[in-house]
Amino acid sequence: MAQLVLIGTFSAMTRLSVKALRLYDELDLLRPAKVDASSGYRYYALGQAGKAESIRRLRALDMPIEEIRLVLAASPADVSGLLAAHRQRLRAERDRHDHMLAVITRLINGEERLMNYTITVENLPAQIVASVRRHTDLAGTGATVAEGFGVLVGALTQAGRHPAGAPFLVFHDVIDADNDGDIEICIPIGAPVAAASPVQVGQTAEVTAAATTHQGRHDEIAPAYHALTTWITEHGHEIAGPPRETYLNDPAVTAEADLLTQVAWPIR
Amino acid sequence: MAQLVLIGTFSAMTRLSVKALRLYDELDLLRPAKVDASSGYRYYALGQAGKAESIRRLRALDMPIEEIRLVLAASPADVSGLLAAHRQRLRAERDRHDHMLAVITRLINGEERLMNYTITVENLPAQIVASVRRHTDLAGTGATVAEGFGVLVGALTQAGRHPAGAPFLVFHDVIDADNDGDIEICIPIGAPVAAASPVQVGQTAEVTAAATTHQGRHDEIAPAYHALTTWITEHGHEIAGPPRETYLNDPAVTAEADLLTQVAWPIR
DNA sequence: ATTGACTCTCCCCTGGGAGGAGGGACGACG
DNA sequence: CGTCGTCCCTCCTCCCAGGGGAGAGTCAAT
Repeated sequence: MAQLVLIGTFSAMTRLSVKALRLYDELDLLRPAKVDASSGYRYYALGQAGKAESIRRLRALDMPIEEIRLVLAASPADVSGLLAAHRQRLRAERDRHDHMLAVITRLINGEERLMNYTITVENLPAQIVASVRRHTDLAGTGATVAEGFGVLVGALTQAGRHPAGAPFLVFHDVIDADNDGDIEICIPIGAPVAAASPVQVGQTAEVTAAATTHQGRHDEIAPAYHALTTWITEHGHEIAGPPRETYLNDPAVTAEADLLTQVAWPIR
Repeated sequence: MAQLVLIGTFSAMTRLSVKALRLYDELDLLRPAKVDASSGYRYYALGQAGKAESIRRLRALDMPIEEIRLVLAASPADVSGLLAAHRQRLRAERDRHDHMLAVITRLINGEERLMNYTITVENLPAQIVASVRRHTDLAGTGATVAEGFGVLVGALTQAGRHPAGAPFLVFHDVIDADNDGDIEICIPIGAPVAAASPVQVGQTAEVTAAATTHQGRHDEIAPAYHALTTWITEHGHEIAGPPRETYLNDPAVTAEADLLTQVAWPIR
């Protein structure tokens, strides 16, 4: 008959903790060869060490216990399929860590900032702009803006003119999940040209504004607005007009994480 | 006064779940600007969105809440140190996943096996061997074997002879954590040479043995022995002598995971 | 008989929430 | 003023693979 050993000895042999062995017993993953009915002592057969070793190695690969159960019960041909499925998860986890490492390294190097909406008071000069005005809801903003810029760029091209500064949006209404409203899509031009509907040409007034720059995806810009409104009320200013967003780099050629958007809110 | 919003609105703004926001309140990581005393409703100020955003981004980097608390309280100069410490952990996790991926890939490719101690009956031929005998305990086995091989190789070199087969150990006693005992370190040689104490020269008898091959680090070899003894008793054989381990490749030039050790136990 | 080393079961704890039960609060509508 | 739907509250359990420890029983040696 195969030799029987107590749980402590079996634990030393297999390098599975006593706690783990008791858990595997309870979960029916590795039952002792014999359990004394009166004392409850678990007795393991030496021949079970091989299975225990397999369990230990699969756990070292972070394989869940339920899957280890399948692997141990599967035919050798099916095992590699199960292992391949687990490998997919391990790959996903490693890739996730690679991505997190890239992000945290950018944070450490100061290429990306964590929270600092540094708020400055800017003097926005008068500008001559070509613009179109659109009505949109929050979800449609991206498409609307893209369409509007297309119209503007087409008109400027036809007029043989080039932008004289970074394009910007003016938010005439508050647009959020519940409210739609008007936005004005603007491109500065150096000198006036004739308006050609729907493109309008006008001159913005010189204004003083509280401004901050948001780095990253545009749909994460909300905190920048909240920082601005908080700053404005805390510093005793008053809002003097609709806010504008200026696109400091080109979304078409810039990685999402590197996008820079200045948010400026006219104050008094 | 800053505008106040309910938890659901703040959740939508910050993309932190309501559950998470309530947890952060309880943990004193992000308290609402105001809590209604009678209803218990949480009211958040819009200006808190920036801090919430920071928390969300740090959690996306798997940073523990307690460390996020430190980061938010730290001066900008100290933040990068905290981030660097976390980066170290992320690196360690990624490296661990890389290692697990390497192991599971070897398993899938069949370069390493999970459990299969295939047990065969081998006929071990008579061999002329040079050997030294040593007494050791379990912990000292590695050093003792290395020393013994050194002595043997030195003697063979001096005699102008080369090994005629893979070196092996004979375990004359059971050596485990509680018992020390005798081992014999052997190198086959093609033809007899004069013994020169402590090196002995002799001829092993031809024997039939149950054998299996263990792949991997030597300190994980225990299951191979257990598999052998189980097989021997289950197949009605009897042990007919001390077991031997034959080193099928050279530990000096082989990666630990690729080491091959044949364990053979004479049977009747 | 006593000691000391094991072993048993049972319970609580981990981290960061998710899911849900049961009940109060709020605003819009009729 | 009642009602409905939606939101919010607290409190409970669950996840995963065990770790830590309390209190009591068991085994072998002295």
